[in-house]
Amino acid sequence: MTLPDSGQLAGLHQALDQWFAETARDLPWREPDCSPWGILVSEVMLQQTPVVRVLPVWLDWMERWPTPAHLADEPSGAAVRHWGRLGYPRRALRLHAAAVAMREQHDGQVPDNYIELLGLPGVGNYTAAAIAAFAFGRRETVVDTNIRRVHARLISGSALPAPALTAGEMRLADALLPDDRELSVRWNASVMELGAMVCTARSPKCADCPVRSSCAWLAAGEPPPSYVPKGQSWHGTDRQVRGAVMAVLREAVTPVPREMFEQAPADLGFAPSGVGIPLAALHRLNSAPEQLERALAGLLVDGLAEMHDGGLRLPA
DNA sequence: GATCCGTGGAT
DNA sequence: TATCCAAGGAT
Repeated sequence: MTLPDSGQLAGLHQALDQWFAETARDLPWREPDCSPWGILVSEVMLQQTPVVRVLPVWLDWMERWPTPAHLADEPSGAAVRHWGRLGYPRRALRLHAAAVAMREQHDGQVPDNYIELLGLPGVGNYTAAAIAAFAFGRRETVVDTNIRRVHARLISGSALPAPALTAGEMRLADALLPDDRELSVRWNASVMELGAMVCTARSPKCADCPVRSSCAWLAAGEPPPSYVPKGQSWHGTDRQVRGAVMAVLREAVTPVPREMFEQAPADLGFAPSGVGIPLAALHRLNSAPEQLERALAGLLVDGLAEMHDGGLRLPA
């Protein structure tokens, strides 16, 4: 790996800055009038979730809960319900907890610095830096999966970053970050955008890349990854069962009796209100009783569900 | 540091 | 059809 000298680095900064100005997507959380709260919500929703799926839910949330206090005034189950099918519903729970924390400890405002942001539920290393940079214009070392991949190819000459974030990657990101505060904010956004739109994990569009002439990976002849990413299993897992149960709870207007999860409604002699389809999907999984038990217990422990009147419901 | 935690579009 | 993988965080 060869670090660019200061002149080369300035060239990279300039090239990506221009590329971003010309081609970046118009996303509502990038609008100048978007509130810090809107940016915070977008960052949490975007964790492990593509932009196209986030957009409609984010718009709904902003209309429904325009400030942290609006969300904090609701039961946490409302956040989970309106999270819809974004996935990882714990994020909704933590977003609600973060809203409560902001109301109780930050005068209802989104904290404007990395340290305090990091103290919010569901806000980790990446998200704290991203909010500090994009909502408050701070110079932060933002490192997400896109930025890691761009750095790996452009500077390190490897096809993919290491399986887990390393200290070396953070040092590299520090070294590449423009000294100028405003430029550093745009640099973070543009490297991320490049990774999302051009320097993608599979079949990168190198012909469209504004810095392809500087790319160490291209110069090395596009060597293949040095390891095989291990896939996320899904079928037959507890996660799949949890997901199916959550789909039922999101649709339910009243608590869903326990037996309903184990037995078809028809066999119980009555139909549930509005949960027919997700309930059928759950039953189609035909999971073992102990697996269903684990899933339900896990959801209760995590606070994604609660018992009420002998049934299960989202926290009210 | 390894695991767990959802979902669905793309390939 | 099966696998990949997306603006990670918490434990």
